[in-house]
Amino acid sequence: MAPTIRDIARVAGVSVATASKGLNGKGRMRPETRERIVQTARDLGFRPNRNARSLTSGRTYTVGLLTRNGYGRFTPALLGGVEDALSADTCSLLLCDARRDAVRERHYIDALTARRVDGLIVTGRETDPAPRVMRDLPFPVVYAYTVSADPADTSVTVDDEHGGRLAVRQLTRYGCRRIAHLTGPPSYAAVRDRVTGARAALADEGLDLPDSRVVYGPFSEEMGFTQVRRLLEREPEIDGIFCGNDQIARGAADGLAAMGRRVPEDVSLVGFDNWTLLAASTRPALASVDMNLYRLGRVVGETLLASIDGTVTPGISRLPCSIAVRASCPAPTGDDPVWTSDAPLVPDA
Amino acid sequence: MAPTIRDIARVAGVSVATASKGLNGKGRMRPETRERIVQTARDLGFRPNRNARSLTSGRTYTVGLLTRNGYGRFTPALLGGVEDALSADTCSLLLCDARRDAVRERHYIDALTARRVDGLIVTGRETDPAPRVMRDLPFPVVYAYTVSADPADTSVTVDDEHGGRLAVRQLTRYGCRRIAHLTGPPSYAAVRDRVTGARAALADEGLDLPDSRVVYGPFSEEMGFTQVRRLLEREPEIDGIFCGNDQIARGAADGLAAMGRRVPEDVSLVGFDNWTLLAASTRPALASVDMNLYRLGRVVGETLLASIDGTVTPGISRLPCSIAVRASCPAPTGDDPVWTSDAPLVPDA
DNA sequence: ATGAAAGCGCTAACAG
DNA sequence: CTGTTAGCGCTTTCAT
Repeated sequence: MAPTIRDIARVAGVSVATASKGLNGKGRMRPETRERIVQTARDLGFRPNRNARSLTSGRTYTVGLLTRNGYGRFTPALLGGVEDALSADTCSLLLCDARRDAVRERHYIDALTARRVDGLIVTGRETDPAPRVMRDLPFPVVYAYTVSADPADTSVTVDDEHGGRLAVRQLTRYGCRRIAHLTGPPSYAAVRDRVTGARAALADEGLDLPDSRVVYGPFSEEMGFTQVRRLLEREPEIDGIFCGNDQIARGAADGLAAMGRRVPEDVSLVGFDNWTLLAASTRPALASVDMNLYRLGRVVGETLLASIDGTVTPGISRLPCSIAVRASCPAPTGDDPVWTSDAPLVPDA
Repeated sequence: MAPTIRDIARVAGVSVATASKGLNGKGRMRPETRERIVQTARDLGFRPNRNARSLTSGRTYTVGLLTRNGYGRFTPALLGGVEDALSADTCSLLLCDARRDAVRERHYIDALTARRVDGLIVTGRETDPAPRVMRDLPFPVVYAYTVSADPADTSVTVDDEHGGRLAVRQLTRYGCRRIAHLTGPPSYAAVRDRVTGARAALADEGLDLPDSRVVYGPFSEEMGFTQVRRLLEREPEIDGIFCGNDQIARGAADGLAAMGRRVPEDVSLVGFDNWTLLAASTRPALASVDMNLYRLGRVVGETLLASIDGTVTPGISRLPCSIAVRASCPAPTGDDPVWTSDAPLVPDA
């Protein structure tokens, strides 16, 4: 049986109240008394029961992380950031995966409520506005990556438009003038936002992205491989392709190689996600936009802590991307730093 | 303020004791009384405080999941299985990432102890015996994927030897007789075990795997790409390659294509990990050994629950692998089921 | 069938 | 400086 504060008090020869104060550095007492208490606790291997403590304090120093549709490739980085932010306040993370099931989600919300979590982070694979998790929850909620359809909620996500801009800027900086875009299904907000960003960056240069040069399809290598060929047969003058994710980019790179086109000399390539495992192994290695998910996680954690302290910031905030420059679209001078942006980096999964 | 059981009692016009019994379906009382209590609780949106409850019950229905070196590609599937197993007992998961830091690990262990978790799962990226997390913890511990160096502990991991056997059996079944092995650093127990399994399966067929046909290197595409060429230049008669993971296999597939060798007609290929995103996108798609991590997670969860109930099973248990058959080494008849083994499947990250 | 009382481990207000 | 007392939300004897 684990020792309780009563055991400490008894062994140290003080009252429970004094033991409590002694252990928490509160109140005033003779240094030797405090020392004796602390020493006794150490001797007995005393670990104060946080659940008992939270009964009086009202705070559990626990936050829930509810993922709506499984742990994806994005989860680890995000999780790392969240954990680091929360550890500043020694909060622990309670994990739940709703698996696209409203009943299960409801069940988890109840469980987290019963555990009296101090706050909740809701995450999902898409940036599209999603139904709010529940109204009138007894703790603050922050949406991460996914955003709540209710503008009164707090959401932190990626600025996909900025990401699209960065990708195109890298291509034009290298000298591309006739740029195309191979990307995922337009049903995704992220896909549409990246297109918007790409067009904006091209407009800055007096260029454009006609519909004929935007190809939507599944987010897969297969798509990149087959569509790059069709695209170049149709418009052979294309000299740069912005791909909606690294899988498409990889497929495109392989497709171009199969067609005998050189990357980046004939056609330059920029991907999205900076999924190192894939991007760095592509021949040539893929330049790719990075969503800085670790930093997103940190910001989400900090935002939640602020909300718990009463400082709520409703609305959607969108964090900028950065770009990892690699051989598929190198920096023009050849000696630019690989990373633009000072966002903290963490290795891939 | 969230309603307490006292509020329920007052509104329902009963004592707290009766309210408690009524809500928990315990004791005997008039059905109408119970109904009134339950209804009141519903009306007030009452959520019993589990922390308070665990004060008396001694159980928190919470288990810790400590990962020693970050969330990797293997984490999501494992996590899913653990969560499913634990949900049978409505346990929640408290997440901690020690990041290869002993101090941080110690810190998390303390935090979990203070939270009075019912049990702990320790996981890591390697199957090599690792130092036990701490002695005399006040709750049971199960090691998942990683195994404890102390045989008195409970560890559940993958049977890499079996995986190696499966891979080779698939190659020989397709007709390969001169088999090579491109794999990761021999410092990994998993790498050595797979070699052992491969040799055993070959011996069954009266074949062997001379040292000259085993190439160790980093677990990367680059390694597969370059080493497959060197290997075939040295031993052109090789007709099947077992690769230590899917990245190596993918590199090898690309390398073979670059050399003008057909897969699987000239050289067949089997990978390891069955990382669908990579394996299914390779041209041709990669046959690959699957470690059934979701199932590993389930077994780990069930084992922990059993330990919490007092049924401990010390030692290392190794779960068999299965194999996903794809075009790089198809089934001989062409119409075999893609999956051997009835292990539950979950989609990739 | 119901309720009063004690107690889980800890903190805090107030006395002494 | 230290101890007594009350109470956090809930469960559990044990009376009534």
